[in-house]
Amino acid sequence: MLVMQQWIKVHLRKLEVAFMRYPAAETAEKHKNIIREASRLFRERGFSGVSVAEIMQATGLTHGPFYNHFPSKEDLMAKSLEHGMQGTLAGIEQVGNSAKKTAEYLDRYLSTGHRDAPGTGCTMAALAADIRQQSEVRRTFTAHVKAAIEKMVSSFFWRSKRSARGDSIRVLSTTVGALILARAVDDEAFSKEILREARRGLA
Amino acid sequence: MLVMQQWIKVHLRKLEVAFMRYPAAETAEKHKNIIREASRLFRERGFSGVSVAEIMQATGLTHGPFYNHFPSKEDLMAKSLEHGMQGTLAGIEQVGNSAKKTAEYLDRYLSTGHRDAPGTGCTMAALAADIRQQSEVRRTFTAHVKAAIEKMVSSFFWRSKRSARGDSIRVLSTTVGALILARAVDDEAFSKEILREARRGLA
DNA sequence: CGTCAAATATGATGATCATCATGTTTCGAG
DNA sequence: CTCGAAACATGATGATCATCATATTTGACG
Repeated sequence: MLVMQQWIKVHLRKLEVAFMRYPAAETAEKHKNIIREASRLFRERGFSGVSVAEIMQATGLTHGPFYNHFPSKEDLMAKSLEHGMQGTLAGIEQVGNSAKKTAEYLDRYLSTGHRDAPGTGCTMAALAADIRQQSEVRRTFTAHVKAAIEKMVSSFFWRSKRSARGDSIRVLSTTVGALILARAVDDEAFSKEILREARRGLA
Repeated sequence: MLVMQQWIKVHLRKLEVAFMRYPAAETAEKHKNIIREASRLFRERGFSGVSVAEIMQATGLTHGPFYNHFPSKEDLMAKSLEHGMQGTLAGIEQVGNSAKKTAEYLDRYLSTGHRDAPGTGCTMAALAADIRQQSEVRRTFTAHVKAAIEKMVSSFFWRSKRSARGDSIRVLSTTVGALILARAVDDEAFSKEILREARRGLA
């Protein structure tokens, strides 16, 4: 019995902790940094606009160790989406049913500041159009859009509870669409007009 | 004087008609086909998702003559946007202030048919997020989004003329955002829900 | 304190791609 | 009917990129 326990213990350690002779804490930190930088760069320039080597360089490493951290670029894309959406979901949660905070959230979302900082902004607006084929990336994205809608339903201020889900979908569609258009457009006044008018149509 | 006129005539012919020893009509037709196929493929897979060679092959040519028709891929991107937007603008124009036709237009825009046929659908929804850097592409896109808004103001049915421009911007933001999200998402029921709820929020 | 697997760096490799080079075909103008 | 420039095809070229190969470094464990 003791022998059995010992055997299990050893093999679990192998599977879970996965022995890291470099300082485990620092390695985990680097791993997170890669995801963080990837998430920022992908949001700024799209999945195909950023190379693996560039992401690694942004975290202070060379391209070599990438495949010690992730099995493929696509896997990193999924993990980056995950990371970016965590921020968005946390932001929605903080609204906490307050009418004032809901209005402030929408003001911020449709601000020129958000428009000009896609790297730290909404992942859905930045990358929704980059999701094209069937893949882990698409599954991850879908799950998080659903989660965002559900969190909006429960955390935003809504006049009627009955229509909150439909309203959430409409607010998300409008804000994502307006932000994408405002970013695409080359005319500052027109871009601001899009943000302003979209904002005016919301609660 | 006669000499002068002759000189001008010859040079104008060089500049405008640009001498084509292959049948001029057929060459012009091929030129248009390249733009048509590019417009379709770009909308389906994004600018970076389609190669010049693939576009040429789709029109029944090899990659060679591409640079007899266009100076660069980026130039073709701009011309493709132009082409795609012509269709969108023509569609908006046909609405002609009728409430019924406005509703039908929105039904069609937010249909699963449109969602599943990006290659022949709205250029803004398909490519807005692909417009990133400063370029001819971005200028072209901006001009056509402005034109779309203006045509919506004058051709859609609006309750109040005073708010028509703001309403147009809101409708465009909502429909573009909903279509992008409905396309990105991996769950048919959820995707349909996005289209349905976005539609419900519009006139 | 020596061992060894994971982490790192440098440097391939093979694919894809935009663009260019070169030779061939076409047909209206002279 | 010949000539030549534009349109075409085939086939470089050089860049970029994801991924792999190899050798070196690291430090927790025995």
